[in-house]
Order: sequence, then structure tokens, then C-alpha cells
Amino acid sequence: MATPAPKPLTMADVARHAGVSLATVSRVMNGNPSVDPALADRVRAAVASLNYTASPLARSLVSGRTQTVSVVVPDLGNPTFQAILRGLSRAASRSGYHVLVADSAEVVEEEEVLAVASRRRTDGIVLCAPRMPEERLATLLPELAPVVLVNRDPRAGVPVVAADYRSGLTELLEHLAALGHRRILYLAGVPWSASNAHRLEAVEDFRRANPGARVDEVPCGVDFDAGAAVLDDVLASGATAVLAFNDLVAMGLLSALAASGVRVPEDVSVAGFDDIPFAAYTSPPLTTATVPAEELGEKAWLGMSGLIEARDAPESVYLRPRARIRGSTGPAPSAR
Amino acid sequence: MATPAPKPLTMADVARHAGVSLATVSRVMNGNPSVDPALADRVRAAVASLNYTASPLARSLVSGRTQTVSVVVPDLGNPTFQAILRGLSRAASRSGYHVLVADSAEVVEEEEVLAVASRRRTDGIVLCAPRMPEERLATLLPELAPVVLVNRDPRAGVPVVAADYRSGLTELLEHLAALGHRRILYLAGVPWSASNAHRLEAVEDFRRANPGARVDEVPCGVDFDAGAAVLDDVLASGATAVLAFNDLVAMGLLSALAASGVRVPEDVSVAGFDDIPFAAYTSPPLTTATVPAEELGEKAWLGMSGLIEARDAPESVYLRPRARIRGSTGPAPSAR
DNA sequence: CTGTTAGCGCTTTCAG
DNA sequence: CTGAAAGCGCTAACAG
Repeated sequence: MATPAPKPLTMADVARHAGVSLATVSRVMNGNPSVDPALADRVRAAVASLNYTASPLARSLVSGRTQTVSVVVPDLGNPTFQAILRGLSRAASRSGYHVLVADSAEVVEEEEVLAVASRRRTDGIVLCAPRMPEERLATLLPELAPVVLVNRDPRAGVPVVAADYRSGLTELLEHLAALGHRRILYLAGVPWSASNAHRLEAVEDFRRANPGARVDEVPCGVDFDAGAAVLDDVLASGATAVLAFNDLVAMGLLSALAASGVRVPEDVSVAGFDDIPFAAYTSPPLTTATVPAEELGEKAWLGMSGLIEARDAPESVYLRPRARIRGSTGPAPSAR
Repeated sequence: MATPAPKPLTMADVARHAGVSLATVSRVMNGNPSVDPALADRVRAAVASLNYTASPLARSLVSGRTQTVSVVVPDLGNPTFQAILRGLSRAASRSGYHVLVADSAEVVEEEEVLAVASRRRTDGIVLCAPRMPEERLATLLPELAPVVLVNRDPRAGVPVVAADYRSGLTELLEHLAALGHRRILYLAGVPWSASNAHRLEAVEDFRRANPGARVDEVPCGVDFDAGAAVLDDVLASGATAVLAFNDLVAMGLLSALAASGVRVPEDVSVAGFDDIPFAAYTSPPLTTATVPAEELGEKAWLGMSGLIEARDAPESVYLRPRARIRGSTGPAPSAR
């Protein structure tokens, strides 16, 4: 019963149907006011009766605009990027734009290839590539313009949308200090990522301001497994509180801790970062810093749309995470 | 310092540079063997030295293929759709395809508009529209072909990729029965969704097979809040076990239960559905049924790619969820 | 084997 | 105000 492919209509069909020229149809479809109302109506009628829609492809080819933007993320399985994509996608959609998404599967080389390939089919690209080395990024950028960077260090000419990880971690550190913790462990993420570097700055600030406290760093990954794998280091460190690189790591650690009978927060306090949707539902609920990832996505679209429309200057945006205190952090154990 | 937009090269530039005709460049770029190796090399050299890439837009216009597929989901914030998108995106990427994603924000009308608009820019569409009424879907389908449906009832001519919710729920129900539960509550999701209907069938099967047991249905939503909101109904029902529509609902209920001092599973057992990545990390860990959503995404791509290449017949795929028993379900309380 | 010539479906001068 | 005509950048006959 399947109709044998109702070959899509072209503008010529409409023109014929309405008894006007191609150009007139085009004008009407683009809302060009310089068309006789009577003719315009005839055209609209034809369009309606034929159920015609212009080929986006053809109009893109001539106009040079695709009404689409690319987004490249390292992992669609990461709640933070999911939220960014969601915010971006909904915002872009409101402006009639489409979103082409690419998941680089955490492979940096792939990231570059995808970005370039993806960008060629769209009007601009939002790049989430936290671990791409600065140099590569620098050479890549001209090829990608217009581009908005997410969670990278600021640079001339390219708007950046990022969370201020430094102040977020500072709040968390101070929260821990106020609870009496003097031995703190920071589970570092990807060493060469901007957000890790900023967290490290916060750690430095804190050390300077609290000479009596000690903060150690342990290299760690960025996901569940990484958090679970670092259990022994945590136990051996003698720290009374640990700051995980992100919520995923914290949750991995939390479950490893629970499995080995260590109580949280009685024996050790644990804090995450990002405030992903599930952070409130762990046991105990996770203390963390809220990163409004969805808003980052919206801001990224704002930046992108600014660049595309060449409206305003590409202004960078920094969102400030706030400490979100829940049950996984508590007073430092006195007896030690 | 920004280079003033290095207007992208065209094939004509390459042709000139290599001293050949447009057609020859095109042939070389498309790996057409009927080109003199010497010429071909000259062309390749020109392409390399100019760093030329063909315009995807132009080649799409003429070839009628965009190397892109659309995906429409009701909510990019839902872990199940996230996983589907991830699986699909990675699979498509391996075949050199791009993915255009649209989030309908749970608005059914929007779903149709997005699907149509989105589809026009791609070679096919994967539609996740669980709550779209059958009739609307039926009229929409011809306009969208080729299309792969996710989690919908089978139909002629359109491949469907779905989880077998019925057998999944049956396993869960039997697990509960084996634990001695005789009063069970099912928190129903969207009434007119196929997956809800199938769960209801499982409930029916179970009632027939277990006349001594009682299963009641309570209408409910599909997210955290819906699960939390249904707390009073759960308490009032006198049920010793509740089957949530999905993990999100189960988690919402879990936290509401915890907040009101009801112990899980001692006082009441709770099971979810989907086995989202966080289900293992709730407290207690959530008993659920595993839906391999990422695999659904991969299969969806397989189906899509089959349709596009007109290779194999569009065979539907049904993945079978398995009960994943964790700590949130336990023996029915004896005293009641 | 290679170049010339039509278009793909639409926008946009440029005349009338 | 409207139509004819020239492309956008590329592919695919169709001749040589």
C-alpha cells in the first residue's frame, strides 16, 4: 500500500500551479513585500494546496546559511554534556535552528576530524573539547569559525562559555574547613584540562589561606570507575574529606566506600562537583557545587547566534557554581 | 589578527591549480577509477596543497544524499533517550554519517513539526515519540520515510526497534511474587504509550496466573517528581511492593519514602524499569529491568542504514529486558 | 580517458 | 511590481 515515493515538489510546480514566475514564488515564500497582494495570495494558495515546502538544501547552497549549528562533545554519556546539549538544543530550536551533534568518544584526534567535518555542514560550531591541547585548538579555531568554546580558557576573538570552577571549588574547600577538616584529598581529573587547572588554583589559594590544613592531590579519572578505583588511595591517605573531580567520581567513590564499610560522612566526607540530576539521590545525598550546565548550553547558543547574526560582540560568559551542601559532608572525626 | 574569512575553495580552484577540468577533479575525489594515474596524482596534489574539501551542501543537492540522519526525542534530559542517542550517534559516525538531533520537550505537536522539518535536511529519521497517537503517527509516517520507530508497536513497512516491556515487567512481577508479595502497585506512565500498554498486558498475565495476588494501577508520570508525588497513594494503598513505570519514577518515590521514614525494602519493596546508569547507586540500590538503550540506538542505526542503502528488508528488533535484582526489593513484610 | 554541458532547487540581480 | 537569466558548488551524462 506504500505510495511509491511522492517525489517532492519543486518551486517550479508551485509557479506553474499559480501561474506566476519562479521568482515570484520565491519572493512570496521569503516574505518579500514587493509582491502584489493578489498574486501573493494565489501563490500562498498554491503552496498550501500542494503542501509545498522549499528544499532547505537548495536554499542553503545559494544563501550560504544552513540554519544549523554543530556541537561536539567528548561523551554523550556524561550528564554535564547531556545538559549542555539539551540547553543548547532547546534554545537553538526556539530560534528556528537545528543541531548537528557529534560524540568524539573521548578521542582527541577524532574530536578534530569530527569538528571540521561537522562544521562544514553548518553555520557554526560549539566545541566542548576540554582535553584538546591548546596548540591544536589554536590551529583548529580559524578553520571552525564561527565557534563558541565551552569550558576552556578565554582567548582573543572567540567567545567562551564556562563555569568558574575555581570559585566553586573554593566554596567547597571552605565548607570543609569550617567543618574542621584539616586533611583533605583532591581527586584530580584530566591534568591538562582547563577546569582541572582552575580547581588546582583554588587548592593553592586555600593552602595559602589555611597553613594549618593540608590538601593532597591524587590523580584520578572522570567517571564512576575512576572514583571506585581510587578507594585504597583514599583510605591510605588518612584524609578526613575528599573532593572528587566531579559527581561521577564522587559517586563511584561513595559506592566503593559503602562496600568496604566506611561510613560517610562519619568516617570521611565526600564532595562532588557539577550537581548532576542524580547527585541529590545518592546515599547520603551528595554535597557538590552546582554547575548550571543547561544554562551553559543556552549561553553557548546565545553566543553562537550572536556570531552568526554578527550582532553583538562575542562576549564570554562565566557562570559561578555554588556549593550545594547535602549529607555526604559532615564534621571532621575528632578521634584520629 | 583574525584572517578575514578565507572564502572556501571551490572545485574550480583545484581544477585550475591542477590544470584539468572540473569533471576530472570530481572523478578523482569520488575515487572513480577511470582517471589516468598521473592526472589523478596531480589532482590529489592540488587538493592537498590547497587543503580543499568539497562542499557537502553542493554535493548533497545534486546527489540527493546528505549523509545525515535525524533523531527526534521527547526529552534529552531522560537517561533512556540519552543512551539511545549515544548508541545511535556512535554507530552512525562509524559509517560516516552525521546526526541531527531534535528535542520536542515532550510536546506532541512540536514533535510532528520538528520531525518534518528535521527530516527534510537528512536522509532519514529515527523517531522516538512514545506518546504520539497512532493516527497522527500513521499520517505522518509517509512524509518521513525512510523512518525507524523506537519503542512503538510494530506496523507494516516500518522497522521498529523496541524493548519488550511486557516480558521485562513479567520477570519483575514474578520476582515480587516469589518474595511473597500479594499486594502490588503499578505506577502507570503515559496511558496511551505502547510501552505502558505492554506493561499492562504483563500485569494482566500476572493476575491470571496468580489469582491470589492483587495488582492495582495508579496513574503517574514518568519522572522524579511524579514518583515523589505519588507517595501518599502508595502509602494508602497498603501494597507491600510497587513497580514504578521507570527508574526515574522509582527514584523519586524512593526519596519521598526515605523522607517519610518508610524503610525500603523492609516496609515496602520498590522496583524501577530501564536500569539507567544511576540505578545501581541509589540507596538501596534499585531493583529494575535492564533496557539496553544504547543498543537500541545502535539497532536503530542499523535499521536506518539498511533503509537508506536499501540493502536488507527492514526487520524490526525487540530487545528483551532482564530483571536486575538489587537491594530495593525484599521479602514481603509478614505482619500486615 | 577527459572535457563540455546540463542541471540539482532555490535566490537574486537586472531589465522591463 | 514581475519575469528572465545567471549562478551557488558539485555530479553525471554525453561527446570526443
